[in-house]
Amino acid sequence: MNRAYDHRAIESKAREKWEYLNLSVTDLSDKTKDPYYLLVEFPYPSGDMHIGHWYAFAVTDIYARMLRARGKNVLFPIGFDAFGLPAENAAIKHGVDPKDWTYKNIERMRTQLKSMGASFDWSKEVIACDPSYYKWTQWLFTKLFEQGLAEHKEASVKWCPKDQTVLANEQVMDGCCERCGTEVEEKTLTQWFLKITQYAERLLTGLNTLPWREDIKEAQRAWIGKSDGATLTFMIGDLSVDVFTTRPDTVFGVTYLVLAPEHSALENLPIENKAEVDAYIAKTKTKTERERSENKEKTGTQLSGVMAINPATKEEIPVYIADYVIGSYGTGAIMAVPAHDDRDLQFALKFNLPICPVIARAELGKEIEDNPRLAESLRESCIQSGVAIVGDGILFNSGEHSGRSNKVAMWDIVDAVGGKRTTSYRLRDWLVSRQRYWGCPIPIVYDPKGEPHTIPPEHLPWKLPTDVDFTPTGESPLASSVELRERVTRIFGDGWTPEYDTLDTFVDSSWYFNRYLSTDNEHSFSDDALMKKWLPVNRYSGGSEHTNMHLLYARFFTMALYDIALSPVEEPFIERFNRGLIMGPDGHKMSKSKGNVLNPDEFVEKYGADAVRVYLAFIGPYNEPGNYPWNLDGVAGMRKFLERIVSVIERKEDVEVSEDLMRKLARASTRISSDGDRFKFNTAVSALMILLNEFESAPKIPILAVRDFVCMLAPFAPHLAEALWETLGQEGSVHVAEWPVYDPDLLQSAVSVVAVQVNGKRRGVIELPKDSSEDDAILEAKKISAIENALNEQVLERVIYVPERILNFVTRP
RNA sequence: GCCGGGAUGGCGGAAUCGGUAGACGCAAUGGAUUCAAAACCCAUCGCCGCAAGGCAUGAGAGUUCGAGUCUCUCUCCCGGCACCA
Repeated sequence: MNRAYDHRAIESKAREKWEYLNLSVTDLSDKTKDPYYLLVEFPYPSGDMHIGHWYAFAVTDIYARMLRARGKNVLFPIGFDAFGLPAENAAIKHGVDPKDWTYKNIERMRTQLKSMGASFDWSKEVIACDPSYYKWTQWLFTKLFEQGLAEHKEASVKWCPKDQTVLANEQVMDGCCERCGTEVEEKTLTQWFLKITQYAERLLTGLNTLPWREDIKEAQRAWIGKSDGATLTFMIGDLSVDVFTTRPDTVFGVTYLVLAPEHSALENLPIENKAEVDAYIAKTKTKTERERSENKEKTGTQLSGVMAINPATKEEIPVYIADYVIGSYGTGAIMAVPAHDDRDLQFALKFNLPICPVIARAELGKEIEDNPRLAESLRESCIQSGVAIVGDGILFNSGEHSGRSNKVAMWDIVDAVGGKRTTSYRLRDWLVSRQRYWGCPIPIVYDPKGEPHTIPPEHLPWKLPTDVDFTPTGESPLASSVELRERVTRIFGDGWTPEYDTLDTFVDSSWYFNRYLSTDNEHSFSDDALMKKWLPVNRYSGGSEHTNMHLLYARFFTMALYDIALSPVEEPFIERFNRGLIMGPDGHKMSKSKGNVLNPDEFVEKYGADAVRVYLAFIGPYNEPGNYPWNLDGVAGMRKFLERIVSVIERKEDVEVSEDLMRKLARASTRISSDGDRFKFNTAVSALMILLNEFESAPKIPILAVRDFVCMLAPFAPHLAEALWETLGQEGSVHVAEWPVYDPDLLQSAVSVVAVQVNGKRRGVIELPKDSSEDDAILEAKKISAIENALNEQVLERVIYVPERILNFVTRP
């Protein structure tokens, strides 16, 4: 390695200089420049930075630096999402205080983040577990409570037996805990929920206004899961049971009713039916096991003697309970149409229930009128194939609606049976209470009657007690705190009790980007005027794993705050970029068990932070969430690139910049800017490399040209660029120098290179003065023998000439 | 199963509007240098072919003077949802 490039000395010196010049502190009130809020997801302080952290922060930093050079007032803040399970687990395992563990890690991560040369504004640092921050998490929770958006209710919830806490729906992946991978259990518990479902429609329509990648928007749409349909009422004696259906047009084909085993109507049934329900529940395995089982064989039990009336046909139909009906979706009950729904058909075949088709394909024409035979043949085909008849057609066996298109008749049928239009969402309310210690205490106390009350603002922050036994028991650790109980009695009186659960850490991170604007504010969670100026966030860079968690929660929070005039915007983030994943050298995801985990520190030590930054920028497009294998030789290659730059700069001479070189600089400058705007740092680096190749082959290297080159290099390799800036005898820091811009005319080249084709196949290339006519081009092209020969043999039919691009001779033999 | 995104050399990738496919880098090969090696430097580097030339962007068709790019059919890979009525 080139000893002239001592990256250790260069990097520490540059960092000292930036610190001294106070370069990355943003004046939020500055009126002279355009504000640009560049946000990157704040990290959990796990203690060791891996390559993923580098990829997240170092590459986003390139853009922050580039925008500053281009004259923007860039807010590029950092903080720590510092509540969470690892701290508590460390406490249980090693007996350390979770707070000490967390703050020690934060200290370490600060050093590491600085070692990347990341230009974060540390003066605006936010730490989620600090009382000065969680005071406002609590205050916002009380605001949501006042709006009726926070609710203490009993519900069937997911429980992680390993972490000994409940989880939000979003935190269950394939039936397992998102954190630890343990299979989750289902429990009925009274928990705190934030009513995100009230915002389902707005979360959905809001997506249409956002310029996000389609895959991110689609994932959120699927998670919200909107279905338009109708609620129809079925009578069971005097008892009415509502069902939700997207196919009310098939109601004449309903042959039985199914309720979820936990359906509330079951409580009003005779004792012998309740026994049937209990027996069924006991027989079936726990719900999660059922959900995960490969074998999706349907189970169910008929409620003996219980009959419902089909509101369309007025016929009696049997009533079943079955767990293929989900209690928490729709109304928890369905009307079963085995002829037109695969799941109902499976169930009907198993329990030998009638199958009654009511829609036939329109092509069948007159045959549809002959319905006894048609019904029989369609029923037969369902039984044979096990596949229901889906899709649209003509109704039959549907009373006065027979003969009509099912789509057209659908809402008339709803009216006829006294139903109403309904929309259902797959999204469930966000379960935010956790039976864990290291989280934000829920700012709630219960009066002697057990009614919840918010803790008044003068008692916020509602401090996390320290006299707590962390050992997980399934009970909230805060329940062991004497201090907390005494505090509640002291402030609220005898018989009042604390809430012992803490908040999901996703609540902490749902609003942190507001806090960066006013970190020291003791009177407000943010600052009105600055929020108006800086929000929404211009660009948010993060990981795709947060698409249906953090990104959804933060949108919900912002909308809820907007509705009570606490946020000036409804959508928090304009642009969103999900970065890709850095894989191990073997192309697999890095994991300790595979032994393919790379420690970035080794590479930084050996090749320097700049080489690692440039490598990560160059590895692939940052705007596409692909998987990029870490190439061990790749970093060395980038080191070589930087060394070549050092050598070239040594050759600088005080000569004039030729027009040709000026054009090349101009082209590189526009290219790098526009690639940066699209987060395509790979091609931006390539533009720098092309420029370097140009310098290397030039007989003389003008000092002004390399000066501009160093400016363009600065966002990518900030430390080296700073050192070279000094070598060039420039004043101040390269990072306050303006981005080089050139006369736009330079982007037009004087000569154009035109490809010559015969029938679309390339036969040669000609160089023409710019603005040459078609005749000039043809004349020039005919000098190429291959063209001449081809044209002599064939009849010229037409000529296509696209100036500066292509000249195509179209011939006929 | 449904929805979304993809597929380009040995590898990562480039081609911004339908106009010279393979930029830039890695790896590889040959040379130069060296006592020797590493590093550095020069050259080659999609496939077939001595060459002329032909064939090439997952497969097949289509539109077009011209298709990696547009349309249709299919295959495979990645991601999301999944007993959501």
